[in-house]
Amino acid sequence: MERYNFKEVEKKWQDFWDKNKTFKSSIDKNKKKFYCLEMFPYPSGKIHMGHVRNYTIGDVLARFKKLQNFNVLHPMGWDSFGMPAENAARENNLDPKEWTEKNISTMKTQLKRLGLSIDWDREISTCSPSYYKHQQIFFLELYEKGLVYRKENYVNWDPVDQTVLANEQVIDGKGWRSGAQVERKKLNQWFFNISKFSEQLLNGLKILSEWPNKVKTMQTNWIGKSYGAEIDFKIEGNLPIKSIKCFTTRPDTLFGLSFLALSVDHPLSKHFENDHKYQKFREECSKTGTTEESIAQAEKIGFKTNLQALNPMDPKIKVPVYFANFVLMDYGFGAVFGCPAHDQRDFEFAKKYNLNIKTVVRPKDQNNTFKVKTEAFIEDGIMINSSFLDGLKTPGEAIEKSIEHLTKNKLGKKKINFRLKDWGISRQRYWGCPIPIAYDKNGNIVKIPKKMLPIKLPEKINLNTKGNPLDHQKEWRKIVINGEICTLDTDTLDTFVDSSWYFLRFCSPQNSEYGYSEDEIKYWMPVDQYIGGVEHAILHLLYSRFFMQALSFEKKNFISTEPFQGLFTQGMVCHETYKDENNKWLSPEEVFTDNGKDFFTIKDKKKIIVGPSESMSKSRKNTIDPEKIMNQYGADAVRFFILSDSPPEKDVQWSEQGMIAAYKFVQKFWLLHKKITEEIKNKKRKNENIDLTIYTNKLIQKYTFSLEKFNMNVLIAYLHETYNFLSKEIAKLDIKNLEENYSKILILMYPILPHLISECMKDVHKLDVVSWPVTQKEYLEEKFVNIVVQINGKKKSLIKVQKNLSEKELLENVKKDEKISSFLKQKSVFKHIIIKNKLVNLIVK
RNA sequence: GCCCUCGUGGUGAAAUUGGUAGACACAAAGGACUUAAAAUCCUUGCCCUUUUGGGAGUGCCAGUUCGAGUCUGGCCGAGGGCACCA
Repeated sequence: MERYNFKEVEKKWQDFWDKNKTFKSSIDKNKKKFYCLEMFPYPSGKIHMGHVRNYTIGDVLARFKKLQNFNVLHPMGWDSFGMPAENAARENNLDPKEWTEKNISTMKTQLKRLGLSIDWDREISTCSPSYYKHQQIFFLELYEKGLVYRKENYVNWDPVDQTVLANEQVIDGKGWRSGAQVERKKLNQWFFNISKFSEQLLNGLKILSEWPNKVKTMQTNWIGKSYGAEIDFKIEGNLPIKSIKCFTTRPDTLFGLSFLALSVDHPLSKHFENDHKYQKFREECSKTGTTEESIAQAEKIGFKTNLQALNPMDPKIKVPVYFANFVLMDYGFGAVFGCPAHDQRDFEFAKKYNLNIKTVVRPKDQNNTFKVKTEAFIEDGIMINSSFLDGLKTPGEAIEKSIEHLTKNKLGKKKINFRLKDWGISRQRYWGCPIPIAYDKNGNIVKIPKKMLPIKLPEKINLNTKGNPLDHQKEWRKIVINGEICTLDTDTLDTFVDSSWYFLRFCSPQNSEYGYSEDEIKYWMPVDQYIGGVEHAILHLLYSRFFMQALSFEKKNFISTEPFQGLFTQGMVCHETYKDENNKWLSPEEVFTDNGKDFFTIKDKKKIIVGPSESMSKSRKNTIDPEKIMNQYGADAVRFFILSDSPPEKDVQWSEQGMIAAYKFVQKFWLLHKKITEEIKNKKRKNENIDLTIYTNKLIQKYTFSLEKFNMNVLIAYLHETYNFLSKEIAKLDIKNLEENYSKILILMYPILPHLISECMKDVHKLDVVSWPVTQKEYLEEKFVNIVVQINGKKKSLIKVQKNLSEKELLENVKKDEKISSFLKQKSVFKHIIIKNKLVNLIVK
């Protein structure tokens, strides 16, 4: 029989979809829309298995929704600004633009080869001026709204490469490229005022019922809302300072105050800059603070000033003021009050500097003589030694009462503090969106007029310079604005800005006037289902949510300010790792095995070490090239396999065996299909096969249910099961109702195996409109049902009886059952539980 | 340290949400076909029993329930996130 030629068939249908623009989408108000979006890729060169998984999941959903008669928007684009292009260009003396465009073209071909139902007319690329023009307009709009500002901030500075490094580019305190010790440097940077929306970003999470809780929790923690008080501490000493503001979540413990601690970046530190000892202390502080581990293990150290702070609860009590290494300037007011008895960190500090430790909270089961000795008591308790707070429960009552007191006496007030910091968006890099700002000869900020946008990146420039290559583009930097010669800003925007609004651009990618069109946005937004890796749980997703807030600030542009109604985070694709005797990584292509246990190098048959399965990465060499696999087994088989082994939200283990099994399924299904179509051609068919109709209806029900729940691995199991069922049933010839049921089954399979099924459907389908099948209730259940018979809750037997029997009839049937009757000898049933058409539980003694 | 998630056969996993645990697949062992191999198909899978059967069993210990993989509490283990956050 004819073998299924996937190469020919897949090419044929891909060309067909292309030519007919099958997946082109436009507004149709008579239909419900469905915006299905997968995180767009960075064009690094070739697609990897992670892309295959991500885009297959999305494609199955998009095709399913289309069959359900939704108007589906399923676009694709390129997150094409970023450092890899610049680095690759620098190393190989190429142009980043050419490098990027070549990669895009390769990867686009590969994605088409996977058979994705993408509307390619909406393709966008963030490095194209027609995209970043609008980003520059947004930047200026946000600037006008006061949501963008410039300030001096500390950055990681690589003194060799003369550039700012992101936190993740600093490894063990050294620059990842140069290996130089990274310095802290103050630089003028642009910021988005994301913290202005802390409350909205936090509240927005509450309505996102279709987001994983994990992601919502991570964002909640990241935003970090805490309730407390700001307190003014009066200061005495030889400096012209009257008070210091502190933020605290525990104003109830004020009576336990024993010191004040300030950040070394606190404005007050300017009074100590000439103090030799202070300089030394500050140096000491800056030594720690690069790696996480050193921070955690760093000893709490302080520098005692000659200032004294008065306890607002009792001004007669005066405590010393320190600078301390554990206080951060960018949280709260860069100043904390220390209550050693009820904060472990304060406790350690007090022990080291011999400060007073006054207990003000006791455990509920202790009396008022309780004293903190070896560690701070931080649990809930009862207030003691605290004047008017004594006897109150804390936290709770005591915090409320203390804030009330502070407010009444104008010593402080209630304060809500957020951990979320403003988003620094300046990058000293070439391959990014230029910031549409210039400076006049006095250094004043000048906005670039909208007419002059986009400010395009200069092309084919020398990248082998120290620092930002744009700094060296003297001619490019010159710009005349309103007759005045100005100089362009040379920073480019963080590439996270590019991806913070691309989902809006997809709605109207050709609008040259503005980043999006309102009528299109109103129809398509929000994204109904967003699919991508969990690694973007915070940054990208939070920034996108911020962008929606910022764009609609004072303007109310959007029906919902939440961009992504549904979010799905898929797991990674993993593979075993291999190392040779020299501890060098080996790729799967360099090794072989005869028994699945012992692995050897192909080259010289040397035994190798098999490591744990880890996510595919070039550095571990455990990658499998999708293109190679597609050439070998076809796109449908790859799609089938990548969904088959694990639920999509979990990591999946790549297995050659599993891939082969998927390939075999495609092949054997084609053979079965040929048998079935032969049978369909037979006009004499006269036997109604009720089992087939029942099976099909049950399948439609559970298959749709699992698909909507994203349990795509289960769909694959159902397809195997269906194959097994059909190949048995087809042996019973002359099936009258074959065509009707088989065509429904084919539609179910189509989202996963679009090429194969398109080819099959042309042999079978006579319907004009192909749409997702619905169940016929009358066939959902058989006339007979299997009843589980339990004795004392344990399954003892299974009986087949007519559906909807009365309890009495059912019990009669149960007693007739041999197994059960033998159990019931010498025993008496004193109770029975009956679940209709399902179960009988006999309680016996 | 704090927060979150997850523990089911040799492996990846199902279980329609409290009602037949292990669907489906991979791997293994045995068998059929074949001169042989490949391919394909069938059987097996913990313990006791020759079989018919019976028993235990979803990380561990309790609890709720007629009935728990599923709910509650505690413990153990694995993974992930955050981390001097006042």
